[in-house]
Amino acid sequence: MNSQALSPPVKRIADSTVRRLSIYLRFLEEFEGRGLSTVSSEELARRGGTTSAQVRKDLSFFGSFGKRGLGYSVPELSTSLREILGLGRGWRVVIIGAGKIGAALAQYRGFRQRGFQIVAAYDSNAEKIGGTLEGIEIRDMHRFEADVEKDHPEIAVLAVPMEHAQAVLDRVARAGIKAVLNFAPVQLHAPADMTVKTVNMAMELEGLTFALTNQGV
Amino acid sequence: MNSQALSPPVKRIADSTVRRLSIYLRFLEEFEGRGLSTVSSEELARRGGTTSAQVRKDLSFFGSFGKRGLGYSVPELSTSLREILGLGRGWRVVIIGAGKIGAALAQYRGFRQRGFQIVAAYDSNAEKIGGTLEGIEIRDMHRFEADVEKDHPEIAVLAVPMEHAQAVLDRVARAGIKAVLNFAPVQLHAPADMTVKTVNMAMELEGLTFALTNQGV
DNA sequence: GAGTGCTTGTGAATTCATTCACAAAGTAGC
DNA sequence: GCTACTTTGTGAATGAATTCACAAGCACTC
Ligand SMILES: NC(=O)c1ccc[n+]([C@@H]2O[C@H](COP(=O)([O-])OP(=O)(O)OC[C@H]3O[C@@H](n4cnc5c(N)ncnc54)[C@H](O)[C@@H]3O)[C@@H](O)[C@H]2O)c1
Ligand SMILES: NC(=O)c1ccc[n+]([C@@H]2O[C@H](COP(=O)([O-])OP(=O)(O)OC[C@H]3O[C@@H](n4cnc5c(N)ncnc54)[C@H](O)[C@@H]3O)[C@@H](O)[C@H]2O)c1
Repeated sequence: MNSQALSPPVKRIADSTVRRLSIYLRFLEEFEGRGLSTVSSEELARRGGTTSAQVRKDLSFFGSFGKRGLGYSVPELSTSLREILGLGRGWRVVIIGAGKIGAALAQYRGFRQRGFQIVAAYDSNAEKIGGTLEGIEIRDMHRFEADVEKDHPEIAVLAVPMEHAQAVLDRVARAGIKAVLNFAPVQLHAPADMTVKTVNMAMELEGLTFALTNQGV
Repeated sequence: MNSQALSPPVKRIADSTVRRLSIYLRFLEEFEGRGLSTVSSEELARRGGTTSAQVRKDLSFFGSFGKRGLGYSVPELSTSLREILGLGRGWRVVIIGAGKIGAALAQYRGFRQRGFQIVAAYDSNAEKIGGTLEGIEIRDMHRFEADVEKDHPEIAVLAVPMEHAQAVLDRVARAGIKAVLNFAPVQLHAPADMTVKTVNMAMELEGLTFALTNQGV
């Protein structure tokens, strides 16, 4: 098989696989920084807390990237993973809800580093509109639909109070944005052609307290 | 079977099950607020984006909570789920890293509401030490081990730069804390008796860009 | 108190994900 | 060019999670 041409993913790829690809990419970038030229599936697995067979299987869904007896070329695999994950290009992001979480995200360097450009923030509170969030303009939520037509953001970050999250999601969907990162601790219902990922800290915390009460000493 | 006595979980409970229990609890609390007295597995499933069989299976790991022909008593099931998830009591939490994310978390009402009490924040930056984060004292990281001996926090939230995350985790582990919520975008290696949950926003975003590039139009 | 309708609880069947295990393909040394 | 050694890529085997499907239980009516 050819390591250049990315096979189009033939069957649906599991979420767990995609998350692991992200993890591998992070290590590869670290290795790249240290000037290492090759890495084995064994080494990637050790760092990522999985098995070498898992690493090879994950990659095999997209093609053949390694050299038997040698491992994977660090720069080549990095490039391939970035391409697979859609990081080979820039993405325009809007933040909706210029509160505490919105502010933390606006200044987060990790986003810009990976090609996510925050084009605007939106809020419905008159006191916030017109101000800036770490240099990003806070716009009136009334302008949202009109702005989307102009700016064509691909991703919306939802950082509004949970009571408003579903209503805002509906607006985002109608405006034609197909990807949402949601911070409100609610299950959102979205059209089938939209992808919504929810970061639910309360849920993670409850995972911890469950472990503490059930597996704990 | 008896709906009062919680069966101790006989076999290891899947993470996915615990996350869904959190979701169900959230709806139950909403129903409780609206004064509804019973709910069916079908209704819970519809709201939570799963199937009724899944809801019943999830609950069955812990006992028998429903009445055939009728459904589940909202207040009883809420109480049981809170107990299962370890929310029947308070938890002491420390935040390590009084930066942007630490500040957003410190003021987050969702924590207190669920019985998580933030007892202190820690930082290594002399300019921050002695100040407060939303009313919570920012202490010198040097005091950390001594304070843990006194305060016995059960949960640590890690909000330090990624370069320091593993070193701080090691300190947390040595101090005897067994549960960590990590916000640094790195895979952490922890002792087996410790539970670490990582909230990795970059990874979620990459899940979105993967979907946009591969499932997209 | 028998009949009807609804909903749970749970084995069995199925689907999905991970791990095993090994042939194939490469490197390196001589 | 042959041998020894390493590591990939992938079918087959195993294991885990979800869905199916239905007997059993309860409420309500007549
Ligand atoms: N702060 C945290 O650490 C934290 C943690 C986890 C989850 N969350 C969730 O993130 C969300 C935001 O939290 P926060 O702490 O930043 O709250 P916040 O109150 O600081 O910010 C919310 C912002 O949204 C704006 N807003 C309200 N309704 C709006 C609408 N319809 N359209 C546009 N903007 C609107 C408000 O004016 C406000 O500026 C909440 O759902 C919260 O549960 C926060
Ligand atoms: N800001 C975001 O929206 C965001 C999003 C996702 C992930 N993160 C991650 O969260 C972490 C914190 O991000 P932030 O934006 O709050 O950064 P920040 O720079 O605002 O805060 C980090 C804080 O940690 C302190 N610190 C550094 N080393 C320490 C140590 N050894 N012990 C104790 N304290 C120490 C610093 O003094 C600083 O106050 C980072 O790992 C970041 O990648 C942040």
